[in-house]
Amino acid sequence: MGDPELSARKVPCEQCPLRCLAAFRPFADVELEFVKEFKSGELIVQAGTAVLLQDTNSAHLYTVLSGWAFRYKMLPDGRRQILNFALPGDLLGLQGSVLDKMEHSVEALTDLTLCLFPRAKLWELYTNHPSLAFDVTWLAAREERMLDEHLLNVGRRTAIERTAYLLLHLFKRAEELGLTEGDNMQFPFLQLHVADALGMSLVHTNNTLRRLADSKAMRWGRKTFQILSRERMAEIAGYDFTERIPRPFI
Amino acid sequence: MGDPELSARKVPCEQCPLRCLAAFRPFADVELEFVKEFKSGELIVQAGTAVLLQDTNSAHLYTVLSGWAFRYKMLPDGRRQILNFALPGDLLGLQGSVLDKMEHSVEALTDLTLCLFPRAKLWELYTNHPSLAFDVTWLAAREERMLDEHLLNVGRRTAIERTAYLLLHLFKRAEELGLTEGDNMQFPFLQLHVADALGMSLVHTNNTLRRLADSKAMRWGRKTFQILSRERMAEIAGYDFTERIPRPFI
DNA sequence: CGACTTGTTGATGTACATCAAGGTACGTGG
DNA sequence: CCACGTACCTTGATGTACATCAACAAGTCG
Repeated sequence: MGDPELSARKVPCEQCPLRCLAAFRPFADVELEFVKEFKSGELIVQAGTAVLLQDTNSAHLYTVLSGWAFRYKMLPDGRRQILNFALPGDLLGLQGSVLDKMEHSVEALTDLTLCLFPRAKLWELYTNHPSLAFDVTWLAAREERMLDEHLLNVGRRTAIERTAYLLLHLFKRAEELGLTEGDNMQFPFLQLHVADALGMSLVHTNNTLRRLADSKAMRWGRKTFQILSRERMAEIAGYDFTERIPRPFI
Repeated sequence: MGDPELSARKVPCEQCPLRCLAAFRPFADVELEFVKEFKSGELIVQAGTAVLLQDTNSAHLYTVLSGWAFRYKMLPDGRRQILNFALPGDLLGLQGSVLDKMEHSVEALTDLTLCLFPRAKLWELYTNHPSLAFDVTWLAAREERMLDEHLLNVGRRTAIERTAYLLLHLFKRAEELGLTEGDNMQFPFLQLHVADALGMSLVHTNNTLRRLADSKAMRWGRKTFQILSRERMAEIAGYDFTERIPRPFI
C-alpha cells in the first residue's frame, strides 16, 4: 500500500473524459475556464490506500476522475461502517472543506485518480461562479439522498433485502458511467466491504450472497459481478425502478 | 391533526429570536436585508402533522423557527426509518429544492413554526449572496455529518450504545439552543420515535431504555428527560466529547 | 514450496423481533 | 362521580435472524 502520489501530469479539463457522459451537465466556457484554473493537480493512489483520515483536515477538495473509493467511520474497537461508495464524478472531502474537520475516512477501493482543488479557492468559486456553487450544493444534496436510502436499508430492511438493494444500486450507478458490459461488471468489492456497508457480519453476508445466487438473481465471482435478473433483484430489494437525474459538475 | 396553516403573521428577521444565540453566526446588514425579503411567510403546523411528503415536490424551502420535527422514510409495508430530527435553525426541504423530488417525508413532532422561502428565489440567493449560498452548503454538510454518525450508530453499535448515543446527541443539540434546564428537558419523543430512529423494535427499545435508567445514567418520564450522569451516558455510548461548531444562517 | 488472502461451511450462542397480555394515565360522555 | 375508550408504556414467553467461533478450501504471491 503505497503513499498517495502527487502527479505532475494533469488531464486538461477540456479533455475530461467524464464531461461527455450523459450523466453530466454541459459546461459554459467561463465555467470550464474557471474549473481548469481551480484544479491544482491530480492525486493518484493505489488500491487499499487511505486518501483522507478521520479527524484530520485536508487542504483540498477532491473529485474522483477514475476508480472507486469508499467513505467509512471506525469505532475505537475496530468496528467499521462504510458510509457510501464514490465513483467517477463524485465529490470527496466537502465536509473537511466546509466544516472544520473530517469525521470520516476515505480509502481507495481500486487504483484511483483524483482531481485536486485547493479549499482556499472554494470561496472564489462561490463568489464568482454561482452556477458551480449550486452544483456543489446539488452534489451534497444528492449524496444526502443516497445516505437517507442507505440508512433506511441498514435500519429497516432484512439482510437479503439490503444486500440486493446495495448490489442493484451499485450496478446502476456503474452503468450510468459506462462501467458495465451488458449485465456484467468488474466488481472491486470484497465480501467484507459489502458486510461493512450493510452493518452485517462477514459470515452472514456470505450466506446472504449465496442465497441471492441460489435464487438466480445474480452471480458473484472473483472481482466480477453479473446480474441475472434485474426484476428479481429489484423485487427482492423492494427497489423503486424510477428516476435518473442528470448530473452537473466535473 | 389539522392541516398546515399559512400564517399572515411574520416575525421580522431583525427580531428573529434565533439570531442572538451563540450557535449562530452574525449577519451582515445586506444579508439580513435579503433574507428578510427572501422569507415569504410562516407555516404553523400542529404536532403530528405531515409537513412534507415523500415523492412530492414542494415549492418551498423551510427553516425551523420553533419546535421539533423529524425526517423519515417508509417502506411500502409500513416499516419506518427516522433519518434525523430537526430543531430550530435547521433547514428542511433542501433536497426538494435542489434535486427534483423529495424522497423522504417530514412530520412535526411538536407544534412547529417554519419560515418559508420560495425555491424560485433560491437562485437569486446563489447569484447575489455567495456568503448565504455557502451557509446553505455548510448546513447541508453538517447534516450529512450527522447522518454519517447516525448510520454508524445503526449499523455498528449495539442497542444500548445506540440508544445512549442518540439521547445524548439530542440532549446536547437541545442544550445548544437553550432548550434545556440544567440536566432536564422537555422531551417530545415517544419510545416509538426512538425505536424508529434506531432501527429497533418498540419492545426492545423499551427494555433498553429501562436498562439505561437502571444503570442510573438517565431518566425517562412522560415527555420529560433527565440526564443523571453525562459521563456514564458518554461512556456507554462511546461518545466523543468534542467540538462545538458555530452556526451560520437564519 | 509455505504463507497469506479470500471465500465457504457448520456448530453454537445471543441479541434481537414478534406475539400476547396487562397496566397506567388521561380523555370523553353519561 | 363513574364507565369507557384510547394512547402509551411495560413485561413475559417464544422464535428467529443474526453474530461468533472454528476449521477448511482454493486461489494468489513471495
